[in-house]
Amino acid sequence: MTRKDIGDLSIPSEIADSLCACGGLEGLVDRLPPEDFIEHMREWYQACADPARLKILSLLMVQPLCVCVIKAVVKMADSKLSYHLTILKKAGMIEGEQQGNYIIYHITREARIFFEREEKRFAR
Amino acid sequence: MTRKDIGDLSIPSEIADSLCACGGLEGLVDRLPPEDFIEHMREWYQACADPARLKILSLLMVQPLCVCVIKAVVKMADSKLSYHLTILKKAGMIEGEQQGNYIIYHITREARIFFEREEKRFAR
DNA sequence: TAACCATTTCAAATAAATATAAAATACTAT
DNA sequence: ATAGTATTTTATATTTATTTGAAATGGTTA
Repeated sequence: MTRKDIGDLSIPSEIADSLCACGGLEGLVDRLPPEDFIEHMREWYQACADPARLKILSLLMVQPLCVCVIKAVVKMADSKLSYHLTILKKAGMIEGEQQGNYIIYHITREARIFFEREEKRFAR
Repeated sequence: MTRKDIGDLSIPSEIADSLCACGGLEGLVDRLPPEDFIEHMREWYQACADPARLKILSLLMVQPLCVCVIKAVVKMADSKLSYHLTILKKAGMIEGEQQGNYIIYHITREARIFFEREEKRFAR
């Protein structure tokens, strides 16, 4: 029989051995990122997890744009676009500045760095 | 009045000028990533956009683990865990191999590279 | 001030993701 | 075969995210 017990848990010895080497179950638990860390990541990826928002971001990678131009390109209702812009803003991926009647959005430094890498990664 | 018209669209001249420099509205449209590309990204980020899945991934960054060990650490019902594992598998972030009674999951190379970068990025 | 344009907000409807519990599958050992 | 353990699948309920259209806001121009 090829298993070991850790607490009341039976697991394959292959796993058990290396588990012990890194502190057992408790070692693993300790490695879990803290909740606020996890929540921060979750919000970021969630913001990326929508086709409309990915399109908006890819446009803002080119240059800052006002809402009406984004709208002309992605072709969606004002309120829908605004909803997605809000999500990207809350996630810290874009920022908007009012200029007269218009609001001009630009991608944040953090998001630009992220997507420069990601565009390469997915370009295969 | 500080705006230019592109088609039937009125936009701030600051935007309009640089827009023309990159091919106008059509230039922007052309830069939009193709749909399958977008869908691929969406699925990846969606897989990351859940606290349970982020925890599972962070455990698998340490070492390959069987389902029962993951379950012992993240403390969730079998079927729920299995649901999340399936999503990660479909997104190409983990793979599982049956070993006797157990299935041992490991993170894929692609996901490992991604999260090594991401852990650093969020660690601030 | 009034009229106007760009954008956002709100509430309600719809759609998608996740949770839950029961039943099914896959493998092992007896 | 039978029984046992680990894991997945399925159907349904619940929660969360997105869409929609109408109304509100902020700024501009007449």
